[in-house]
Amino acid sequence: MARPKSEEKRTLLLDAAARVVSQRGDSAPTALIAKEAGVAEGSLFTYFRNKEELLTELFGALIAEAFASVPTNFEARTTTREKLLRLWSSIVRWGVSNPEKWTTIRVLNLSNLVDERRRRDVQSKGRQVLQDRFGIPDSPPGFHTRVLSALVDLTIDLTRQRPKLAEQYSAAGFEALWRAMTHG
Amino acid sequence: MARPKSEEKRTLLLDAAARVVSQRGDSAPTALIAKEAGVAEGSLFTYFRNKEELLTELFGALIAEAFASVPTNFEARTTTREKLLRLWSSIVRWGVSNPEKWTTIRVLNLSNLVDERRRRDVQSKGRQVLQDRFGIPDSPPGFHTRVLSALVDLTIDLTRQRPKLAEQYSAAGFEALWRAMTHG
Amino acid sequence: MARPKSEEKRTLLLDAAARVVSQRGDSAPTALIAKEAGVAEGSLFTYFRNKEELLTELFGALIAEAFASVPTNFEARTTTREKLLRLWSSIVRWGVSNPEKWTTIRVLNLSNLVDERRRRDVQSKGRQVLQDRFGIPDSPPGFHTRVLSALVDLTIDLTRQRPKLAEQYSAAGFEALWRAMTHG
Amino acid sequence: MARPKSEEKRTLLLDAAARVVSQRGDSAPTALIAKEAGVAEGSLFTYFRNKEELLTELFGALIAEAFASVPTNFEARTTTREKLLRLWSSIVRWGVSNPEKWTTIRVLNLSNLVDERRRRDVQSKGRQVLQDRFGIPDSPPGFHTRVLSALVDLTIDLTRQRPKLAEQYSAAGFEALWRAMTHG
DNA sequence: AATGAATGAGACTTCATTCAT
DNA sequence: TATGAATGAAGTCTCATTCAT
Repeated sequence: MARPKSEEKRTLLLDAAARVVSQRGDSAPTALIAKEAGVAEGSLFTYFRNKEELLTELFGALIAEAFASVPTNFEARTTTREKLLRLWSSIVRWGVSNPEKWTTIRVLNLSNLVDERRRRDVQSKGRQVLQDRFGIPDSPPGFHTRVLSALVDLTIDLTRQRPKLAEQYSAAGFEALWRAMTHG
Repeated sequence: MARPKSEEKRTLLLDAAARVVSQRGDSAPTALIAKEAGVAEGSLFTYFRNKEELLTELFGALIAEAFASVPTNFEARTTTREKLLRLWSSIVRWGVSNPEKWTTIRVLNLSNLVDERRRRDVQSKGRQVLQDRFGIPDSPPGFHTRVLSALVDLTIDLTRQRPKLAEQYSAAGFEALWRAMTHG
Repeated sequence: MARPKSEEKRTLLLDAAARVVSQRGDSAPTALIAKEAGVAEGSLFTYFRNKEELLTELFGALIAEAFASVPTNFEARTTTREKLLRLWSSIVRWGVSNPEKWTTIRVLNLSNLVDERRRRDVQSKGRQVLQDRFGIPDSPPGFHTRVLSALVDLTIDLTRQRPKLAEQYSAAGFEALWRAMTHG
Repeated sequence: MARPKSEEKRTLLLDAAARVVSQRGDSAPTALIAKEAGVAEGSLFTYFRNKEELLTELFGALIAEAFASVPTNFEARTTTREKLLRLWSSIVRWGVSNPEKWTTIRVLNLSNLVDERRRRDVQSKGRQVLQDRFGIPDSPPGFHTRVLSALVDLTIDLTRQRPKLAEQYSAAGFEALWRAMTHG
């Protein structure tokens, strides 16, 4: 992990990448990303071996950021529903206030340029959190994480299309989530 | 009157595009698509003005195909749940048995190369069907269609990862859908 | 000279070519020319072996047309100046009233797609006419024809830029021609 | 600061372009130009945004070069005719000794790929010089510049066809010019 | 003879990556 | 380490010409 000097420049590049990818997709030119970051074209490649690595790192970083403010410690007798609601609100709020980053996550989630392993890691980590911290059993496998991320996704997207209905979308989304998770 | 522009070749091209895009994303080379269709590079452009038109048409065609076998006429006293289940099964079945096409739909749904209007048309048509044929009110706007397509998507995806759990995924998915749509 | 059937279609094609080339240069697509002529793409090649032949023929035809109405028989004691003036007026008038055709002549005059021999033929024929009918000696060789065509060209061009000054340009042009031809 | 964008390479490209365009017209492939300049295909586009810019710059550069050695300062009592003769000789000499460049000027003068504004700029600058430095009034507008360039053009062209008559052509050309400019 | 679909060479341009400075 | 010019493979699209109908 012998990182090159400026951690700041790395961050600048990731930020720029998020912005540019949200608008031009995963075919956004590295040159443009570098420029947007105020960094030389070639420098990008001292921070990331190649475009794939850049996008893979970006994917990880964005997911991490989206989940950074999710509360994970709760008072003993917080109900599951309450916990889930806090999780839900936290992510939706992040997505709505970081539209470009959210779009980029969506794009990278389907991109061939993001390392498949990394994508799997993220998912399996998500499952674990859901199970350990929120008490949602992973059954059938992967289902609940996927439902969560799908509902979050569509809620954010719809909210961006009609910001005035934010509350309604969020409520409907959460209700759907809650019911999906407590079925049977 | 010379050779008529064969409808068959158009279909060949569209099929090839679906296959190639599922693996290489929307940056799949037109040359490869043409080759895969057994057609000269240039011929592609006698059927589609440019790549954008090709992908836009492909998107429309795939959506149409996915919904082609959805039942829309029901006996008078079929319950809403029963109707929805038939809808659900039909689409999920299609997606599972046409994995490449399904993947392509997902890709095109985010692609900058698909005409935005077409995408909107498809969505609004979906809403109408849900409302008129299945009695699902469009409230909050767009929500139910999106939930449907999100759940279908994830169900198909998970099923492909673990085909043996197909039944469980489909059941869980449908249950989630049903609950989401009948909340409140 | 076993010409294909419709002499009319051939003319249609030449006319269309003149129009199209005036706007798109010698790289104008044959398909566009055909379309403009109301003829099928492929039919063009039953009238002209290839694009080169089409443009070469077009060049010849336009030159012929430009000179078609030039008076060549004069009363016995018409002065040389008078004769020249009639020549001059005739061509300039044609050029001004056939702007597209004139532009096309200019383009083809420099085009690699016009057979060099044809171009030479045209010039040498011009020289002969000047010498035989107008009594202008060809000395130094080629000079007078070239001066004539250059002055006609620029007169027409300037006139098209400022139609109101037509008279002045024509007068100045002819005066220059006359003096150039009677020097020494 | 990495390699500076070498002025030399730019010149190499321009020179190569002049050569190639003189032979293949404005449809000369950029790839060929690059190759001829000893540069990679892509490099051309670090010096010129696209082919249009390349050809427009080339046009400007060639005109500048053609006029570079034209004398503009004269002793007080140099006659107008003497001044004009020096102008004439200078340009004709340049054209005869740079045949490819001259041809290229002719081609670009009609090319759709040269920015129209640039072409106008060149012309209007020409008029000004003629008026200010050589005392030739611009009346009727544009006429004298056009006569000059037309006569230069044909003189060079004829000289190239029969180099032995260089003197005669130049003399005849200049005489025509002089008379055209001092008429009436 | 007429049509226009089919072909594939080739045009312009972009871009990830390398490397001289 | 930083820079950005250099590279050439690869991409989309055009077009003269052929040929099945």
